[in-house]
Amino acid sequence: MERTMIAELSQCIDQTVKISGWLQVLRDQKSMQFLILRDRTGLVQVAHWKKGNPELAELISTLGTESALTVTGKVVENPSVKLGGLEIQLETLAVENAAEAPLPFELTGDVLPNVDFRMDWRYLDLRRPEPLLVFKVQTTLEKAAREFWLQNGFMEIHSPKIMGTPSESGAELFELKYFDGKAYLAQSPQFYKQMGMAAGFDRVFEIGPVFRADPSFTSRHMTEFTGLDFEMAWINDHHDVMDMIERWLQYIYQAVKDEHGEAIKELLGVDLVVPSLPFPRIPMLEAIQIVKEMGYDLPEGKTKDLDPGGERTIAQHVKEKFNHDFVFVTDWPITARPFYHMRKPEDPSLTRSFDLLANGLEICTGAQREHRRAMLERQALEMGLTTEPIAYYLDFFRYGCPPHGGMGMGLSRLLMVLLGLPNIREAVYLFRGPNRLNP
RNA sequence: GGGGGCGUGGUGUAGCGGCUAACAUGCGGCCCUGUCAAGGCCGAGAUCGCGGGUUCGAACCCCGUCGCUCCCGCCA
Repeated sequence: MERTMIAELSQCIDQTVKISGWLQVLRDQKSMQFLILRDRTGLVQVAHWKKGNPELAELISTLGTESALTVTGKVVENPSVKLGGLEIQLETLAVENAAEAPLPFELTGDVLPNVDFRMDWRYLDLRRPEPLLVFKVQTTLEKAAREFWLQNGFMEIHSPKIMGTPSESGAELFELKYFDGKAYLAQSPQFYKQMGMAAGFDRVFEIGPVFRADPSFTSRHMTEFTGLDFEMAWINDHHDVMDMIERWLQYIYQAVKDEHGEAIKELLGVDLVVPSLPFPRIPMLEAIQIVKEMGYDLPEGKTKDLDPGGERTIAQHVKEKFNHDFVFVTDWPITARPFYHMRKPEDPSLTRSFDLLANGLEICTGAQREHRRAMLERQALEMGLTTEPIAYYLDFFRYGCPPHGGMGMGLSRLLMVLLGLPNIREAVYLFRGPNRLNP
């Protein structure tokens, strides 16, 4: 017999079906047993008259919750059953894998253990409907992201994660042994995306792992995460990149809302709002003024960009003034940006760059890149870099590289914002941080 | 790297100088004509993170240490 998913049972009234899932609750009474079974699609009640099969009844009595079971039985309508008005009258039951009792924690309890404990037992934690929904949403999100990119002329690339030379600053790089020498884990596909521009691919994207050796202990940092990156050629300036991002995000939000809007509201209490276009864009200097006028004191030394408190303040301003959850903070000073961001021709102390804040959280950084080799080299030297380690990168710009720009976004940060999750650990399958390497 | 908060049965909490350390939930047993957040009764389960100190007396105060967590720095 084929397995039936629980969500489809209402179409199987009076049929005998096979259901596989986990025993969420067992109500073991004098004459009857009720088993609440859960699969990826929902819950169903299975009823068993003990008299009909005393041997089976005895077996059921020994079952621990969360045991993996396969049952067969007839689906019957029963209005008095609060769970969907139907139940399965048990015929056979196979214990595929009994669960030890007690469980490390109660999956359906009113209160949850702290995040760290749940990370130790992540596979049990993931059985709960909320985490399950997070990853259903992630799947839809990635599908929509790809769809949009493919519809808009982007090609998917997969760049190497093992690198021979530290790119960019090198400060947050994981070093590893590589045969007799050493190598580094990529902390961004940045240079390789840009190589795609030099290669004439026009538009590329990558969804892949990114490694940061940052000893950061916050609710929004990880040492390994999935980056959503794209790069596009023949642009006029960074506004072309922002135009693309906001259309792309709108498309993603719409897809997630269509597919999961109701479940998100029900389980997470979030009413997903598809963002309107265009997103507000505020130059950094203006943002600093606004934040000051709102009475927020930037910390000493923060005269050229915003700290997280400032970011939350500007987000609040945007929410009040434009009723928008997103804001691009643009035209960052060169001191706060890497050497490859293009400078503004009319003010070389500023860059053609932006960060995207979503509900005050930084989820994305982008810019037009400097594609003129001489200029790029000069900027690298100015920022105190030596050109030798980036020689390969600089070479990309020797034989006809078009003007281009792009962005990088953290997948889990986007999920956090989308679903209103308080901690990035809830938005990632398995968390990696300075003190977390297992499971 | 800097700072704050928290470590008490499996889990979540209460207790904050003088108790046999309390409650909820889970777990085990018994009872219950169909339960459905099931219910009722009984029971097991904690040397209060670890080490030192103060005190007649420490889960409680002090110091150290470890773990977790959040904020800042940095970033996605």
